[in-house]
Amino acid sequence: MRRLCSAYRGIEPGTVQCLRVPPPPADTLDRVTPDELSSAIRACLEAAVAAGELTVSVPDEIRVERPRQREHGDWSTNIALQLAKPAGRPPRAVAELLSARLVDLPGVKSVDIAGPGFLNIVVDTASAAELVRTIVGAGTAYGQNQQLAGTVLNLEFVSANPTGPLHIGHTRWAALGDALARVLTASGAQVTREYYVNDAGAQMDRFGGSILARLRGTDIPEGGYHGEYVAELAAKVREQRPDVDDLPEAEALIVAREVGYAIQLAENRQTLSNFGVEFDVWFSERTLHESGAVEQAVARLREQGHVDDRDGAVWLRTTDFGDDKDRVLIKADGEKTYFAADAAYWLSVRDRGFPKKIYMLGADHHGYVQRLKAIAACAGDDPETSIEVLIGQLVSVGGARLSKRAGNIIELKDLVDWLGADAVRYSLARYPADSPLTLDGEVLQKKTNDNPVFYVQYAHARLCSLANQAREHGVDRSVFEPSLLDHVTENALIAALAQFPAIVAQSAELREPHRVARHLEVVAGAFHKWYDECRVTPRGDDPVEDVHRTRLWLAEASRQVLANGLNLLGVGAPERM
RNA sequence: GCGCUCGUAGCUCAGCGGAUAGAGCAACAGACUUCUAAUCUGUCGGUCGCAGGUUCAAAUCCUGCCGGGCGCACCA
Repeated sequence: MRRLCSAYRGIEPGTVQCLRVPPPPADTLDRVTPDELSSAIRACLEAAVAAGELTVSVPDEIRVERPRQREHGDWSTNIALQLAKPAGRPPRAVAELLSARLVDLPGVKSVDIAGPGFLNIVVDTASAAELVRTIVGAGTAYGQNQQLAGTVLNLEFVSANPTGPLHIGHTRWAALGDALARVLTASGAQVTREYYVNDAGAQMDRFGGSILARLRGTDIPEGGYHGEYVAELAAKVREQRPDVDDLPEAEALIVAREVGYAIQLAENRQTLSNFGVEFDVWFSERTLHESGAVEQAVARLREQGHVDDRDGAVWLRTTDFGDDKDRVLIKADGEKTYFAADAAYWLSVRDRGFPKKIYMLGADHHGYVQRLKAIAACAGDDPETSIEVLIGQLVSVGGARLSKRAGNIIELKDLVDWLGADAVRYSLARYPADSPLTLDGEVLQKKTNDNPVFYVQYAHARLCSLANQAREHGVDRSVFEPSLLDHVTENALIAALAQFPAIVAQSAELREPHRVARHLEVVAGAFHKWYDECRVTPRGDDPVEDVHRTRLWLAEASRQVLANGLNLLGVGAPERM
């Protein structure tokens, strides 16, 4: 398919590690986190079922949440409400069964049944705080999980045409897609970031024609590109090929197209790289045509019985698999369509060993979803499992839509120059892809604190500074006494840190990296409040005590979580600001 | 016309089956001799587009309507 003005995004080098410490068995809890409570509740449920006290199938997921109201305990679950009906018991009765077992767990201080049947759990301070040591020990690995272990997938994003610069529309996918790749990787998936380059077909000729027109001072051809960048490309083409002016029209056109293409692609690649986005594979559409892969694909699909010859054209019967209408593979004039290349591309993805491909497309391409799935179905693959299409709303700026052919586009390059890659990446990665997003060009240029990236980065920088201060004043981590972390702000901060791995796993599963950003804001907020209330370095000449040493552990754990989270978003974690 | 998608505070947006709907910005009032005030505390601000339905429980799921965006080529 051809991507005109939508954008995708890319992935980034920075790698995220994947490794995870398995939670201890429920009966040997030495620290208590929501993940572990979830497992423990499952064990309690299974025990209740085994004891014949309850007859239900234990659900796959038992959600343990941090309640909004502090009075509702450290963690709560609505599992009793959910199981009431299938178990044929009143919710409070189910809750009581669970409650009786949960209170006996080490680290659990109390369990209350509230309202219609919520279980509100209060955790022993030291058991909750024990997590801090775990985080510091895990370092950059904290947050990694094996939720998607064994998953191999090909993630395609950005894939902007090489006929012009990357603009703000592509930027959203670049930021989100790369973050998604990192989050997936952190959850154990094996991800290949791929960029499909539409470098074949009439659009490329129009591109070449537009450059040539600039070179010769003639009118831009119908359907050509008018942006000022075309003139700049023309100048660069002339620089590389001074002979272009003397060549006959047909040859000059090819030179303009090919040299312009090379320049533009290299530039876009550099722009993405500067944005922190690196692709593993740059897949050229041309290679599909040149290698005969397109013909082979048509033949292969024909063998599988899904190709018809009608009206002089060759059709793929995509309507067999939910598409609105059949699609032409080879036109009556013998020309292969983009759709044919798309089909060949899918087969290439399969042949290269990917059982699954995720496409990130702009809303202007949602019409492609059915036919992409139909291709897979025609090829004998199960579209439900092998193809996943994430549709994102287009970003608009000041109400104006962006078109590559109109002049006034905001380029990714310029955005980064104004705000820095971190601010741009973060401000795009903190919204779900399907959220309609309106960026105000005025605000964007202002570099105000509107942007929460500063809030999160500042928390990290503040923690680094705090650690330096602590060291200078003789506070070290020679002692860790978790029961001393008993301030309300410490309870809240530790809870936020404890949720991080589950947030990462959830972001990966739902393909919603923005959840990481939102949670980092929670962590940063909890930290700033803690900072305001609890000191790591003693005031004045006050002696250094174990509480200070222990708090330094919490500071390091907090810093680690912020750094790990920012890394998942491809955003820097500055040591000072 | 058909299809997809979105509609939450003045603005930009979270939340997407649970307990009094949240944040930032904006507005107003406070907190810096002490680890970075890019911070913190408080106040103000909402018929979660409208109407039905499912449920013990709906902003969240279903249906219809209204409104915005996008898509419906032997184009790329």
